Amino acid sequence: MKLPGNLRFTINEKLFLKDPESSDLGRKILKHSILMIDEIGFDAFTFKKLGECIGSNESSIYRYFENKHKLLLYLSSWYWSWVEYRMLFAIQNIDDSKEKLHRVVYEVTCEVKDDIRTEYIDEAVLNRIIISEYSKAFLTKEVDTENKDGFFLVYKKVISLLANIIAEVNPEYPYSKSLASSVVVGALNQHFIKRHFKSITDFSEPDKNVASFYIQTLDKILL
Amino acid sequence: MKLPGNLRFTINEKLFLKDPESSDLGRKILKHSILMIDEIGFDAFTFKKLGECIGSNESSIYRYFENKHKLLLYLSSWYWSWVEYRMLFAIQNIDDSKEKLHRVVYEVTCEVKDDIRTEYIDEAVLNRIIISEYSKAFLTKEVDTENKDGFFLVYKKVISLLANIIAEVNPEYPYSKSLASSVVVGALNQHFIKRHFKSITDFSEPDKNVASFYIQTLDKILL
DNA sequence: ATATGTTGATAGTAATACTATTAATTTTGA
DNA sequence: TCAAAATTAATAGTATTACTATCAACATAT
Repeated sequence: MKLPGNLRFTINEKLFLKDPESSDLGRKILKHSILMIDEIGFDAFTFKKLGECIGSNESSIYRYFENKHKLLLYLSSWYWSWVEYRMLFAIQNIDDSKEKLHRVVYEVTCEVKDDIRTEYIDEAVLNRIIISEYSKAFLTKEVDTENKDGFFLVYKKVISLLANIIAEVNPEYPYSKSLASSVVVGALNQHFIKRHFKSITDFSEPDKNVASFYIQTLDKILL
Repeated sequence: MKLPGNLRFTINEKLFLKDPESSDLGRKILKHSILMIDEIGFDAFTFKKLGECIGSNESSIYRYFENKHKLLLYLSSWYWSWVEYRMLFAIQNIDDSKEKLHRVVYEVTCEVKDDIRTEYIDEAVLNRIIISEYSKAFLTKEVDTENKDGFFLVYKKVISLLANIIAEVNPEYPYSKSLASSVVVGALNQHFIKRHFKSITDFSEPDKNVASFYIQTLDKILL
């Protein structure tokens, strides 16, 4: 029996000025920024609006995060850490490479549900944010310096984890890394398309879903 | 022998206030917005800066485009029209489905070079913009209304064209549309990763490239 | 010669993305 | 338990952005 609220991840310290998990206000910022970004979108989201929503002040939020971009990077790092955790958990004590691949791919491509072990973070909502906003976190002119600062490390770790299992299933396959990144980014995009560009997806049909598409696809590519 | 500057596409009229191809200033706006967005990024790009750069006035640019988002949609529509044109050209008079697939996938995933038939548009630069900025064009809260207005039609047409050829190669394959969208989006992403996140790509190696990765992958999936 | 359309220049507004300062409140720890 | 330290709230202020409005200058077309 696990207690809720006991799941925590270490986040790159350069992403925040003061640890938001260390205070009530900080946790409120995390919780409600997720809800608010989901509701009005990252572009319309401001610290002023967030302050009003949580009954706090704009300037107080600036003491936790330099700007909303850093906050998005923080939330993203948190998300990918959580995904990595689930991936590692899913392959614990599994020896068969192919089975490992299936489980890991499932974790990284499936529909996300709230994880009750985390009190102030709703993973289902956070997943929607990642789908709609994550690419904005790296599609910037600062990507190279921020990459050097390690802001995308967890994301790349998730992809590398998948790439290693791909290489384990078929050591001759020459594109394990590119294939892994295709799956991770592709899955996010498929979930987006499924909601907004229905004419270019097959997932409207009830018996088809993103996870099984990727599992079947990988089996064919690596056979 | 083709004359340069004779390649034109019809763009959704809701994307502009005054046809930029109809005047000197308009063509300057197209040419230099592409160069400027590539240089400083779409986020830092403003009509004021563009005005200064082309020796014109901010307010004059607003007479052509409502805002920079519409300009990005215009440039994107232009780009996808150009890609569609190349795809159709590449499969002219080809009967073999598999050969058609290879050629079409090549067109949609390869490195882009400037097309000299277009005077004021540098496709190589425009391609970089699409790689770095296109997803920002649809990752917005307005995506559904803008989709109804047909702002993403050409993009979806490119994907549908590929999906149809996939279905032609293997009529039993159940995910032709999702696979097609995976390839189109995936290729953009692979080009980005190749430049910025080298640790999760295999394309650093000289004998590997995005186009052949996708061609080989599709062959395996559809066999 | 006059009407029309295009562009340029200037001004102005509301919102954004912050920074700085000071006051009020809470926490802590000696 | 009282004082010091830390945290938060409130307010003000700045530069930039993303526009809109107005009017003058100029070219063109009839």
